[in-house]
Amino acid sequence: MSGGFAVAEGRGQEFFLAVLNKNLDRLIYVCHMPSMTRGPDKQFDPDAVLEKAMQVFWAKGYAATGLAELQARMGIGRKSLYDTFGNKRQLFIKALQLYSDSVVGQISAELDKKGSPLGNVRRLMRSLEEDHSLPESMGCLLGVSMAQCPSDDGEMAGILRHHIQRVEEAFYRAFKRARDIGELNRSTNTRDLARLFMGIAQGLALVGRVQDAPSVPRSIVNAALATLKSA
Amino acid sequence: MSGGFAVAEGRGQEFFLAVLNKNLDRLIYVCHMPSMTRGPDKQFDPDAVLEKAMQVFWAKGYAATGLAELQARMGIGRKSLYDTFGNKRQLFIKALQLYSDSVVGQISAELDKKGSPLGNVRRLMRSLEEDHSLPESMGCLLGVSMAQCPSDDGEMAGILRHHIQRVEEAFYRAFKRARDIGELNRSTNTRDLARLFMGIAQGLALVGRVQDAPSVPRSIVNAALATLKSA
DNA sequence: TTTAACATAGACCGATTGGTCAAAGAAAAG
DNA sequence: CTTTTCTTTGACCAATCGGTCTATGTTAAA
Repeated sequence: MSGGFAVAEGRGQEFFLAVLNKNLDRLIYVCHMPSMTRGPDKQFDPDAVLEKAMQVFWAKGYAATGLAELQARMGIGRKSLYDTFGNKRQLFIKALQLYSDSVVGQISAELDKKGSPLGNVRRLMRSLEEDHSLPESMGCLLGVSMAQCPSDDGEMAGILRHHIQRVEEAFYRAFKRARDIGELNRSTNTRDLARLFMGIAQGLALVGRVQDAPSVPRSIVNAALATLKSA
Repeated sequence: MSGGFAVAEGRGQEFFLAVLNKNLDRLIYVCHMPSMTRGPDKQFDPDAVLEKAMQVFWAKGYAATGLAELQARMGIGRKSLYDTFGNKRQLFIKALQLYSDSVVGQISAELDKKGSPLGNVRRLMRSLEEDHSLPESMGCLLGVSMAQCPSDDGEMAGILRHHIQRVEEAFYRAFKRARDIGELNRSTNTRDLARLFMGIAQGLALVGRVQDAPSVPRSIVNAALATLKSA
């Protein structure tokens, strides 16, 4: 026996059986294997189930969340979980991306609205204030994860950095437009300002996770918006 | 047998043997028991060892830190650890308090210096910027813990809230003084401003934990300090 | 109806978790 | 010396961890 083989799999699809040499660098034979039958469909919606997983990670953090709890809240068996999402880490990363896309989408939608860009910023910040004033506020999943990301995990850190950057960019577009139309001073450094507001939003979410009274989030947003009046 | 008893223990001290009635609400007899001998002292410094534990929790978070790693980094046996600190949770809480006292002490010392209060704020913020621009920055242990605190843990949430409040108060004293001596506008809401800067500091620490380039912390502090020029 | 391809539920795995305990050693008073 | 008190070491515990796998069920093409 001097060969190996590899298959390209797929759900309900045809696939190939490939025979390789023993160094795995030469294709010796390829056999097309059309799939004749198929099994039943999944009994759950992967997106809906991922959303549930996201909430558990959000509330408890990555390390403190066990497979048993994930299974229970997602309402699926363990085999299904691993077949669909790979493993706990990959499930977490998919949850991070789901959350990031959703949050960045909402923030961008608000900030990119027509009309006064500073008005959009004010509306967004008041909305964030409201969210993080609720007693059940859990902060921001990405922020929570930044706090837990092991320093040697480059992939995860990359996702978190990317999220930060997208939020910064959304603020930047708004502030740039505000400067262009005269809502901000010509001398304002819009890049710095965008990063500041991104940082404030993260701090707000973090504080809101612990704070019970709404006065602190309220103050933070008050003061943050006050700085725009004279910028 | 109609009585119970209780002893008040102490290291190398005399103690008392108290005989109580069966409802434990009446003292029947008290016997003074002077201690005659004593054993060896601890072979480690509890404070130094607690500092080590704090660093592990800081780097990895509460849930992801195991007893084995704590033991290794603290350099003591498991029994010693439990005898000295109670259990993992209590060890963590003691580490939180150690960290909080240290950080609040440093911040207050800087902000309460004589001279220009806004100058103190600028110096502090630049110093925070420098800290959180280092590639090995781990953010703020209290911030990291806010992100991991289970929502049902009231005691831990209380410690975190108290920390936030102490930082806010340090900023408040500085801004109040700044307003009194005319460095800030009379119309400035110093309470809001103090809370904003507390929030910015937390956000800065969080972002610094993930960010590798120093440009983002730099921008955040630039913009934060710029707001003071016209407040 | 047969059969291959899927999904499901849950038993099972070694490793690790936080936590306890017994045995041995060290220090100091008598 | 002996005795008592205290520390230390490391074995040990049940429970849980993330992950795998087998047995069973279900679907739809042949």
